[in-house]
Amino acid sequence: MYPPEAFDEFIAGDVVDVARRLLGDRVATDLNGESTEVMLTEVEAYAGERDPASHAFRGRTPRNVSMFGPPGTLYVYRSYGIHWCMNLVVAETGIPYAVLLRGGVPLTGREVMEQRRGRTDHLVDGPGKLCGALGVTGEHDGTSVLDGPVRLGPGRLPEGWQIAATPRVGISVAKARDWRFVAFPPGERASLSRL
DNA sequence: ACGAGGATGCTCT
DNA sequence: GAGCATCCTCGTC
Repeated sequence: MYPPEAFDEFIAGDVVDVARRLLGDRVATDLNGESTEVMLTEVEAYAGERDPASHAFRGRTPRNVSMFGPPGTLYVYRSYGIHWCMNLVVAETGIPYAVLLRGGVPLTGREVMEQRRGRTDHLVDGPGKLCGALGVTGEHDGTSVLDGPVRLGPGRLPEGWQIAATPRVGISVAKARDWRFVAFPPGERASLSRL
């Protein structure tokens, strides 16, 4: 887990750069005595009030208040009435810059993830799936990854892994910005469905 | 591998 | 009341 001062240093700079640097970092949960951890491999940057695709583009609303909290705060929202999606706030208090955590690879607690997801494949390759596997729900909205049940730790991508930048997924505005970042292992071509 | 369609509930206009 | 920062299943090829 990041110590607060190390996290402040980590998030210095533009939200887009911070998003890219999050690849390889670890997200871990401890819920009901069950531990899970993933390495992040897919993220998207959302630049708050200067980004038409951000939930905070039109300012503070009841839903997005946690995006205006201190860096390290989680913004968890319901997607399509069914799934949960989580964002990490990466700017100073009052600046709703956030990174949508979209996917990763399981590191520990795979069996727990399989049980939560009700299947043994495609456990964490999507924002709703990631929250499902890690057990993240609306209860965690507003909690901090620096001291909460959902934590963030530093990490590195394995040797040889590459990063692709692409447009963000599922949005209807600001489609031209390559603010989605995907990490993939050597030899594996980033397939069209991932791009 | 890929595409279509349905489920589902909350948020904001 | 429209529109989602999605996922799954089932149909094709």
